[in-house]
Formats: sequence, C-alpha cells, structure tokens
Amino acid sequence: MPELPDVEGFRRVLAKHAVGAPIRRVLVRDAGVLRGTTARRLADVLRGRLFRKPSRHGKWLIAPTDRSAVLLFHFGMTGSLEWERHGAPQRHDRVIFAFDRGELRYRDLRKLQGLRLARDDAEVGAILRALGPDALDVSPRTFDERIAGRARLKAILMDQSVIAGLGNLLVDEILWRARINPARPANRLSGPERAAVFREMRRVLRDSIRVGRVPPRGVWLTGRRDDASAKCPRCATRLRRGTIAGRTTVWCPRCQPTRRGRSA
DNA sequence: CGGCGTGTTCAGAA
DNA sequence: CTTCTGAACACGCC
Repeated sequence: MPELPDVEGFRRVLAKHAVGAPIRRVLVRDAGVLRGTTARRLADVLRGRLFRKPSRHGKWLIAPTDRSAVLLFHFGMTGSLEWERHGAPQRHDRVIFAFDRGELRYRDLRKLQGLRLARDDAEVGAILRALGPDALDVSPRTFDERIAGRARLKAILMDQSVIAGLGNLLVDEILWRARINPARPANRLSGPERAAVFREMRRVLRDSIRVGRVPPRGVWLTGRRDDASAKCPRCATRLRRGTIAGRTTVWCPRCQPTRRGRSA
C-alpha cells in the first residue's frame, strides 16, 4: 500500500496518538523488521522516552524522541502503522509501542523494509542522504531540472533519488492524467508537458492524502490495474500494460501516445 | 505448482 | 557514467 500519501497518513496517526506520552513498553514480536539495531537496543533506547512531532520525507516516516535518538519507519509494499486502544496483536504486528492510552503497532506482512534507529540527526541525514526532494515540497523549477534524465519518464519519477515519494501506482495515475506516455524519454518532454506532469502530481497527491490512502478506487486508473480487459475511464480504449523500470505499467494508448498521432 | 505484487538494493549487462 | 534487467527479500492470493 504505502506510497507518499499512505505514509503521510501514518505520520498523522503517530502525531495524533503517540506524541508527548511516555513509551511504556517496546515489544518486538519479529526482529526481522529491525534494520541495523536489535530488540534489546530498541527497547533500551525508547522505553520511557516521548515521541516528538513526526515528519515525513518521501516514503520515510521520521519520529524524533525527547533525546537525540530518532526512529525511522519504512513500510515497503505492505507495511502500516496502526493505533489500537486494546486487543490482541494481529499476526503481522511486528513491533508494538505501548503507551498508557493504547498501542502503536508497526504492522507488515512481507517485511521488505522495517525500522531503523538513528542516534541523532546526523545519522538520520546519512540514512536519507540519497533521497531527492519530497514530491510535495519540490518547486516546479527544481522539478523540471531534476527530471531531465535520459531514462524513460516513469523510471525517472519512480527514482527516489530524483523525487522522493512516488511509487508505481501513483506514477501511472499521474501520467495518465497528464496524458503522457510512461516510456517517453524524460529529457524530451516539452515545457508544457513537464508542467502538466507537475500539476497532476500535486493533484493526485492532494486527492490521495485527503482520502487518507493511495489511491482511491473508482474513476482512478488505479482501480483498473488487475483487470486485463479494463478500459480507459476517459475514452474507453482498452488499456495497455507492460513493464517499465521493472514494474507493471498501465496506460491508455490513445490518451498517452508515444508521440503525436501514434500509439505506444 | 507457478505467477504476481503499492518497495528497495545489488550485481551484472548494455 | 548512465540506464536497464533480474534476482533477492517474505508472504498471501489467485
């Protein structure tokens, strides 16, 4: 599930329920999600501490504490962060932070990513150093400069070191709305085309965050990924699918031609 | 049983 | 140097 809007939702969960209250207990139910730390160290460092206001960069959730330590979450393809007031843990609750009023649970099926514990802000910087600017923060000018690579546009937009936060579903949705073929070389887009991608990126992100997840089904292209006979919601042309940047890619050959007048 | 998947990383190839 | 592909990670669902 998690792309930028989902992680923003998790950030809000943490901010709403888990900021400013002492962490009473850290229960690591599956140490397989701990990256570069151990259950012992995680508990020793966090027990009795408070989380301060969390931030987000791309798909990373950054949770500072009232000491120098900072907890970082990445959710891979199947992770989430849940607040539960009571009840038995679910099968995929890998780490549980217990507070007086409830529990914050890092839930993840596939364990493709996990939790990291940084000693201080400098270590956070080192972990996030390779990321480009957040997709919601980047200015139109910086966006234009950064996506000017030779690779196919979808690969560029998915590259977290170029722009942080966009994933497979979001990029397909953005390019469908902007009516640009995902296989176009990024550095051959016109100025207006780059502006369209930027505009639709903002719009898709805003709408997704408002709904609290990405992406809402319904009229979105994303609701049609799994159906091989699905039609374009705009023009009813049969959607096409292929592989770009190693990921399943869905597009409309009519709305998103490779070049003027041709289909992909 | 085989194939697939909202993410990332790495080795190796082009 | 840049870009691309496939495999790996782990698990549930066709």
